[in-house]
Amino acid sequence: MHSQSNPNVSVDCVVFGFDGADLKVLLVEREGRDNLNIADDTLVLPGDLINDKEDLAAAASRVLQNLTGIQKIFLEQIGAFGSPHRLTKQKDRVWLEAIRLNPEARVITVGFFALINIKNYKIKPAGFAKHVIWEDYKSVGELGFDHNEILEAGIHKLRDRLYREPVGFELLPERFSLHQLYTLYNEIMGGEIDRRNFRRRMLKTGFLKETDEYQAGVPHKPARLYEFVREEFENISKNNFKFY
Amino acid sequence: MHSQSNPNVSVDCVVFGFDGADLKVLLVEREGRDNLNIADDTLVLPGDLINDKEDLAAAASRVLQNLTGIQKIFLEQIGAFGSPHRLTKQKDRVWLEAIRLNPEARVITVGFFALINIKNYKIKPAGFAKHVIWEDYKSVGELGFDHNEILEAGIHKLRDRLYREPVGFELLPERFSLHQLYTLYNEIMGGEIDRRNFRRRMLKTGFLKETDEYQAGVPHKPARLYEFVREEFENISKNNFKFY
DNA sequence: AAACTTAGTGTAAAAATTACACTTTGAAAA
DNA sequence: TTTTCAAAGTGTAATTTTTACACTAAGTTT
Repeated sequence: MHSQSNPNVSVDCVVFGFDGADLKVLLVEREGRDNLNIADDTLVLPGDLINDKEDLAAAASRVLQNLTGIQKIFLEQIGAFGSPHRLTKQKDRVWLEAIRLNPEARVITVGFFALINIKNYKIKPAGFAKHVIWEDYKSVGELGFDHNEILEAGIHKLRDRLYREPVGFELLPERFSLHQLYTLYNEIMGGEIDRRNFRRRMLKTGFLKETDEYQAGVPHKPARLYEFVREEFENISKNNFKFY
Repeated sequence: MHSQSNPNVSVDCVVFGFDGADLKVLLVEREGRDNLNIADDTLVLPGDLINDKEDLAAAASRVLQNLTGIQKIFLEQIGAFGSPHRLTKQKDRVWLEAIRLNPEARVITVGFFALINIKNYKIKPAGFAKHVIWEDYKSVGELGFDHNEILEAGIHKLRDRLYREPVGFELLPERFSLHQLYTLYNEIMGGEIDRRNFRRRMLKTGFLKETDEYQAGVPHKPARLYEFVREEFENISKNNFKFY
């Protein structure tokens, strides 16, 4: 299993999901995942050593496919994390010694972030996935290794991207209401976006196509659903375009 | 020399400099640097394998100190570059086999970018430095390895930062004219910034302190010199401040 | 029929951005 | 010493963008 893996380089994935209300992060229960015979209730980001002939993004992709069964998802690099002390917490040492061929090896990790529409892609209970949970971003506690640092860098990158690219659409169903889009943006930005201004700005971009479909089964006035017009975006975004 | 280096992880540095007119990049002549007994006229970014207990940024810092003698410089990570094919060009293979203990090793590299005021810090001719050149950014040709890709990522990161942080000041002398600042920004952005509007906006930020000093020895009206007020910036930039 | 919940809508004031051209000043050349 | 050259320095009006803000509409549940 580890036969062709490179002992010095790993990838870790910050997978954001959205359930319509809260921003979530995919975490793994280290003990269950690795069948440890030691007590370890630590949560970590999904990750693995890279294989020797494997591209970094491909490794991240593999990890996520093992977790979720999804092949093509939005993936972007956060950066490399290489403090010589990133694996020296006591609990992490115990885990390394239980699981790694070469527990002393210096490991630098490359972080990626991904966006998943929680409702579209049910996590398939295979491999890792038995021990996977969606944690509310705001409630994430202390993770193993340096994974809190990677997560922080991930949310920053996500906010950054949100200003320039319509990444938010990855987190929504194909057809969505402006309220859903608003909630998502507001949640990610952790802020107080004005609802009316948000609506106007989004509609003005021209990337939202209104459909004739409306919400159904909601106990209030049903909202019109919209679609994202990808081609339209790609035309305009060639030059210094600011999305939001 | 290579005794404690990690065979799988390197750093490479995109060092930008400014001479008052053009944006420059620091490149190394691979042949001269490494005393090869093979013909190799390839230019590369300065870089090296990391040492086993060395932080990534520290490794980049070490490389730059060897090159320039400068200790504390602005350094920021660009990201990790890890294509399995990044070292497979023929010329690069020859070099690897001449120089590396383990030329077959998979190497992922972490890019950093740095900013240097060319006139303040004369490159000291030590170590690498004998074979270092400042190349005009616009004239950079094909570099070794995947270094063109790293350079491109570096300029993007620099432009990105320029919008949010006063990184530009790192490239100028302590006291500078608004024309110098304008030229620098215009050069980095590769664009057509309006001179009068630029001046107004910069002055309005409050980070420029006018001094009583003027340019000397120029064959035209001498410009007033300004200083950057770092504390002022750090106070204001706490929240979502957009610098330019 | 009343109450509840979210959908959906407009405006006015303030701020920011853009486009644009002439005068000033000192050094160098004539 | 006068002229010329090169960059310094300066202001305004029009347009666009941003912000703050509150009520009516529509469908569901009670």
